[in-house]
Amino acid sequence: MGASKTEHFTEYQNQIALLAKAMGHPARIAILEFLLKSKSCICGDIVNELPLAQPTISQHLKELKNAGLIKGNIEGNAICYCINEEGFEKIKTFFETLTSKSNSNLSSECNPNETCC
Amino acid sequence: MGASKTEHFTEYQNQIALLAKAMGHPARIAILEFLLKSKSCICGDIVNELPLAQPTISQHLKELKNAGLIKGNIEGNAICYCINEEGFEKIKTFFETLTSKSNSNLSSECNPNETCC
DNA sequence: TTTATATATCGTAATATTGCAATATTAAAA
DNA sequence: TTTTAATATTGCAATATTACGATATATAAA
Repeated sequence: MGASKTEHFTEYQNQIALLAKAMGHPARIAILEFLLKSKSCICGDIVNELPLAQPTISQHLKELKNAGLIKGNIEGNAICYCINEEGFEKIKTFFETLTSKSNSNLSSECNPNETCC
Repeated sequence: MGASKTEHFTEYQNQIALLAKAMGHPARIAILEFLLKSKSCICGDIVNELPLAQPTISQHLKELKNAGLIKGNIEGNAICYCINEEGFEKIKTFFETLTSKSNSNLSSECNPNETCC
């Protein structure tokens, strides 16, 4: 098939999966790191920072934008890219919720007769 | 091509991307939520919790296991699955690092003449 | 031993992703 | 207006992902 059965899952599950998927490529992680490191909008030349061809980077930027992880504005001849705090907040909150749930001692609740996980 | 150029990126970037990719599907988010909600190992019947066929779920579980997000042990007739705290810690730390970097006021550092992002 | 139950693997079809060359678009500079 | 520079879009080939039926495997129960 190849297409995810999104209709069977909650809005929330699909939303988080979409954000995670957008981060599921090293080039896109590199882009995010670069934008965060610079602590400002980057108007131009993300292309020179990455070992990929210009159309490929353009595509990755588009995906990050669609997922809501970055923003891009036209600035004359160049495009200004920066982090979209809103998208980051969403996925950050998800992780905080997840990890707060996972802090209990799991193994103590398993069958004590067996070596469980 | 279809294959990511992982050799051009850092270990760290590839690691995070791999974890994020594993979370990039609603079914896998649902599985993680289920394991976290139950606060213990689930020995059997994750299949009944999800609207997908058994082989499909088996495949998703395998991916989560490979990424280091869950653990699985054979318990007689069933398999015990639970959260792998280590993998979660890794991606959680990444987000904490990222978000701590992104808390500065980005727009103030942009060109004040333009509406930048 | 036979049967039932739970999970994994294989094979395969449908679809998505990745990467890039070629080309288009758009605005600044000359 | 023509040229230059930056980014986007298109088209396409290679590969990956998703989903599931059929089947294999392995343990428990009868």
